Amino acid sequence: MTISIPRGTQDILPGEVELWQLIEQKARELCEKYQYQEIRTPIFEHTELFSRGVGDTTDIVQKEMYTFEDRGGRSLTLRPEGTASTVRAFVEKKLFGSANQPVKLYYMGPMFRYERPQSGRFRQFVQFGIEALGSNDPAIDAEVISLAMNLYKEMGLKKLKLVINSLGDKESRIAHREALVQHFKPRIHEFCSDCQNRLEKNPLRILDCKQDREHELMSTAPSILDYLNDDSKAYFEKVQKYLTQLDIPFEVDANLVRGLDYYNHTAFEIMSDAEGFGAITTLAGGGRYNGLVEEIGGPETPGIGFALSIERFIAALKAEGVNIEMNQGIDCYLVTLGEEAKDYSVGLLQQLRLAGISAERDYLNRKIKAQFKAADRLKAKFVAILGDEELKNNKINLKNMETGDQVELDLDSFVSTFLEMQQ
RNA sequence: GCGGUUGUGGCGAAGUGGUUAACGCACCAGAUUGUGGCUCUGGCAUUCGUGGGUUCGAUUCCCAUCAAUCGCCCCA
Repeated sequence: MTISIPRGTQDILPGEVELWQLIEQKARELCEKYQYQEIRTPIFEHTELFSRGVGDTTDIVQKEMYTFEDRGGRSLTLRPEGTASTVRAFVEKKLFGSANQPVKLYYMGPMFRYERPQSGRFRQFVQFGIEALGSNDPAIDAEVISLAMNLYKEMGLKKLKLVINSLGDKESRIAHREALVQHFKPRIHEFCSDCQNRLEKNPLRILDCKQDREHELMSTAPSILDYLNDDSKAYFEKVQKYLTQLDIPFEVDANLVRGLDYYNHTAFEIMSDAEGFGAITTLAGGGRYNGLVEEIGGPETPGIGFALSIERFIAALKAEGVNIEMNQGIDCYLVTLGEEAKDYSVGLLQQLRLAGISAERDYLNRKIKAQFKAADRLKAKFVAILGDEELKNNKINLKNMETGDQVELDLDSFVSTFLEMQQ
């Protein structure tokens, strides 16, 4: 038996990887414009970071972590998301004391969750995310959201839906939580077993339940928006005002609950409206996490960020049928005939490449016809033909593959002539 | 963790309880003696995910197992 790839992971092969590179490049360029700087943290961390940071009532921590013990008996976990690590580094490396505030960071790399793979869900997947630490200005909430939206738009996505909500501050959340428990408790036995568990642990999640969606208590449940205190309400209104100012359409969904415990105030998701997208339509998610930095052991520092998966990004591009032209083809394919010409081509190829020309030749001892076919497959713009005959006369033939025109050139000045022709 | 579907050459895909396992694409060779994209001819699976069972005989029937894929939960 041959060894196969582990479940939920994927090989990204040539032909596909170019799209990844393009998205990565766009993301980096956009971060440069928005002044977010890259941070690279380890792929694994102490397990405690995630159970404390992400929250141990979350599904991620309860059943999706890739946890293992190292030889020293330490419990380590492959990172399931990027915020906890970023905040850990922020605290440990004392970035809260950095001259530039707020601290604006981005990261890009693999994340791991032990789940059953299906469309849009992998065990190893790549997230791009940003974090802004140290500002409590609703304008930065809008900035974070706009960066995500602009990245999608720049790549050509149109069918996007931004959903936002406010989870309020601590005071608002406690009041709302209490109201929810009061609301559901008397009839909680009519709900699914998951919801019965949620009542004590995280009643907010009941609102998100797919099974009991139709239950009459759902529509009458107290909305977080009614429990926001004045500060929280004013903050949320400011965020909405800025989004409108930025021409970013959004929808307020009071039932939007994010899966991680650390969120408060602004929470948002960007979904795809494209037809033929899988059951999972969330492309990106994020929100504000005031309090997390303290939880990790740092000074009181507000924060907000988002994360998106490149896999889902690509799925959305495909679902929308966005056409991205890759594979430009090479500049010159060197066809050789005869032993001496073949030997000579080794140096000539080098000269072409060092002059900035993408060039290739045959390494399978193929006949001229097969060499031309190979050139065609590589979408070569030109084919240079060097036979022993040309070599003898110090000439080389150059054929334009699009027009079929062929000219004879001096071999000595071939590279510079080729460069001039490109002008 | 649970449920549906699928598993035949590099890819796509037909097929039958019984000799040599269609076809298409791709690839290779030749027609074309030093020139691609078109055409024609030929080549390319001791083997039907793996293991076991039924049978005189299984790729085809049964069981198990593994994998892929989609969905539930939940998320990126």
